[in-house]
Amino acid sequence: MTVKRLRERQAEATRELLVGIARERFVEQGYKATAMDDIVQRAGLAKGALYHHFSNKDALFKAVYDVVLDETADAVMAAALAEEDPWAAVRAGLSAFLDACLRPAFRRVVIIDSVTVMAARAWDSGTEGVELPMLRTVLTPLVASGALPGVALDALAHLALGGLYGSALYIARADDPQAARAEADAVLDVVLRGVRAATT
Amino acid sequence: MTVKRLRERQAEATRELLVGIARERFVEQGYKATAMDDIVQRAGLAKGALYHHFSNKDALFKAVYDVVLDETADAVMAAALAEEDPWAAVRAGLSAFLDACLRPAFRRVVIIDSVTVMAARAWDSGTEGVELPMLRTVLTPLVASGALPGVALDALAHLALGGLYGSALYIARADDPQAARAEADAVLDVVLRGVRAATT
DNA sequence: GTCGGTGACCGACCGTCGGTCGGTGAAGGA
DNA sequence: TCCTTCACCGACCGACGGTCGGTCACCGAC
Repeated sequence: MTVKRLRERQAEATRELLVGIARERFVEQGYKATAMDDIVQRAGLAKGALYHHFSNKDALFKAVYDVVLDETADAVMAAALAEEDPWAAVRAGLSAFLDACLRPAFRRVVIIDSVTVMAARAWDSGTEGVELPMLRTVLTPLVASGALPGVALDALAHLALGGLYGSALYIARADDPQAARAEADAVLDVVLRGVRAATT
Repeated sequence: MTVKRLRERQAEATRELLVGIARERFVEQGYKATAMDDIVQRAGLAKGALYHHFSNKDALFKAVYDVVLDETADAVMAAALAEEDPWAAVRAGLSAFLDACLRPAFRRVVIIDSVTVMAARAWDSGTEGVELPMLRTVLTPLVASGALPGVALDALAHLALGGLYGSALYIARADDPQAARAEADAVLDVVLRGVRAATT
């Protein structure tokens, strides 16, 4: 398996090249404004090559999305799992997430365009992304501990994810992302501390 | 002004017809899957007529969006302003908002597609919708009362709006919207009560 | 070595769809 | 009555996502 045939290595390289160029374009111009022809031209390839590797534009975007998201998911999960206390874990995870929002690639691809591109699919088929399961993992100990009586895990996860995205958008749109990040942090703290105080 | 020329009335009727048809199509198929030609054909008009009234597809969607949103905004504001206590006002407003999420038109146009269509514009120019000002109005008394020290109004509004959208999405995707609505309500209650208890 | 199969890649072509533009006929003021 | 205005027409355009038959280097089999 480590020894790959020439063809195989070449194909993989081409695929990665395509993803790299696509990522650059998607981050810079957004999904809709990026043309497949443009990507192909910059990669020095023909259209057929692109469609040989990716069934359509959405699939290409998904590949970029996965890469960008993975870069963040690891950090978030690590930050959360490093904490013993469930509340501290939630706080650490959220903090790591907000950190990620400072990166242009994450903001544009994951916060803005992913909804545009993948909402339709999620709407029709029940497919869901990676963030929701991630949040569930972090929130499960909280709900299981009985700290939040009468709260459905999924309903909470959705509200929390939405709140995070709202904060992310606030940071993304701000003239001074760093300052906005601090403000969002403060708000998060108040909400978290409030809920915690009222239920334990 | 009340007496309108024939031409004027006819034009207005045409415009409303287009918005009506467009709304029907957008709600049923979503933004991307709806073709301008289809709208025009169903309206029994020519393409030029559509583009005489709306500069492009986004503008047409915006018109539909405004109508659908207004139907809700009034209810939300009324519910919120009917309450004396700021906390009760917030709770009532949120409740009215979740009610609106049970309506297909609101779910599809405002919750799902509006992000798709209008995010790009909001990203480039700082244009913002109607929801954010609405939330600010409701939240201002809270922040002004000093109940939430160190909290920036805008940061809070963004987080709250995001949380609401998350809950809305949860309701929209659920097999049983009514039950999901109740769950979302419970979560909202816990969060609100928590924050309130911790800060007053 | 050579030969046949495989598959990565090519690039001309297509259908769709958003958007344009010169025209037309009725409304309505002078 | 004439002339301007404008809502509306519909053929046309160009961009873009996606297709498909073809090509040629690679690779395993004999």
